[in-house]
Amino acid sequence: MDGKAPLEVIASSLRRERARTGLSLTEVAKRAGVAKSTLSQLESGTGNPSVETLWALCVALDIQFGQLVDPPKPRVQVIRANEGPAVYTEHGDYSATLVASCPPNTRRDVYRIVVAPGPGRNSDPHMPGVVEHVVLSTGRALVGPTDDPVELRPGDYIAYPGDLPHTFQALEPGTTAVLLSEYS
Amino acid sequence: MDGKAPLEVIASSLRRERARTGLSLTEVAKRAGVAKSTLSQLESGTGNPSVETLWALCVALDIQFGQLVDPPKPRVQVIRANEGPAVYTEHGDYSATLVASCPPNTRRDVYRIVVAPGPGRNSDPHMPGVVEHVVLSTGRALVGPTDDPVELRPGDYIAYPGDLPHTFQALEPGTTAVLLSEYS
DNA sequence: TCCAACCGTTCGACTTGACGAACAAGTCGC
DNA sequence: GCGACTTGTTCGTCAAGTCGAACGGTTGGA
Repeated sequence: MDGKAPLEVIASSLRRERARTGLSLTEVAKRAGVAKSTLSQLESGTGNPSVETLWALCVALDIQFGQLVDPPKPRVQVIRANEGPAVYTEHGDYSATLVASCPPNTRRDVYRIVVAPGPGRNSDPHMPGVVEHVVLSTGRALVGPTDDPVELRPGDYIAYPGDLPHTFQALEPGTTAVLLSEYS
Repeated sequence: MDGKAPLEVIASSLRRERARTGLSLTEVAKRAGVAKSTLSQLESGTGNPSVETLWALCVALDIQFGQLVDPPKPRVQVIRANEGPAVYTEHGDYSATLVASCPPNTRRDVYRIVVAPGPGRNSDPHMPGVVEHVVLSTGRALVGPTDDPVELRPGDYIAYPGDLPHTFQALEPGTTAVLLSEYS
């Protein structure tokens, strides 16, 4: 949600997505049920489309609604095992290192976590709509909703709602995992 | 992108998000710079807002644009180390198991990959806007753009554009990693 | 060459969304 | 009880988005 004018972003997105499908402006307008004059104006940045118009175009282009406003941007980035911002519990038996932060508008964080055996870490519910994915790298752990955790072994994967109380309890020394925290 | 009417979704989303902030309808309308009558109509499902109006409301409510139309849906899911759809190279020295597929509209896949030492796997460029994240679990590997790969050790993280040629070459037996493929 | 079919743009007419005022209802302090 | 302040709603007016028709431009076949 940057200060960029949404109309220009939508205009370029419409052109880009239409180019991706290889369809003509007339064809897309026909499929979406909107006048081609309207689509022409939108792609040129003129006008302020209504939701129904945009929705029809999204369906015709087979894309997500938010996909029209979020732009892309890539680059190579390396964070070594002992680098990156890390958070620890007071007992030092749990550490989470943020390796892929939100730049700045995506909706997911990737952590590498190291947990020592013990009572485990119980996390309070996060914001609604958060989903957490865990792939166990080494060791053995009890992961998932606090009231119904699952035992994971190396290579195992689990996903669970992050807006419910959940836990991560290591059962062996040297337990590490990759955690993907995904906002809706 | 289901067949649900977007106007109703937006109406309920606006009510929900405004309730989250605890602000009054009048206050939100004032902050967004829209008439409170307009906001009232939108929250009641009447009317077909323009992009600028919605955008102003998103800024006032401090939420993402797509957050108004995409509803939430979580659940617990476990895929064991030997389960899940897997793809192999012809030589069997590379396997990727999809653990978190796109359900069906999110923009990322999570793979657990196992690679044997050898010449490595060179991937052709994917669609534009794809970003790949790798966290090495065990072993040692050369990962990244084909013309400038990076040596990773357990716990190391790398991100690189997926729309450029890239490689994954294991340097030790038993090399495993978690791969997050993210579409823009 | 001519005609037809398509492309995307521009124009006027109609429809509709956004605005502000006036409205009923609820809350606080005197 | 009575103002003065909230809350969210409904109404009429004006501006703006949407539509369909007509436009100039390009391609392809008879």
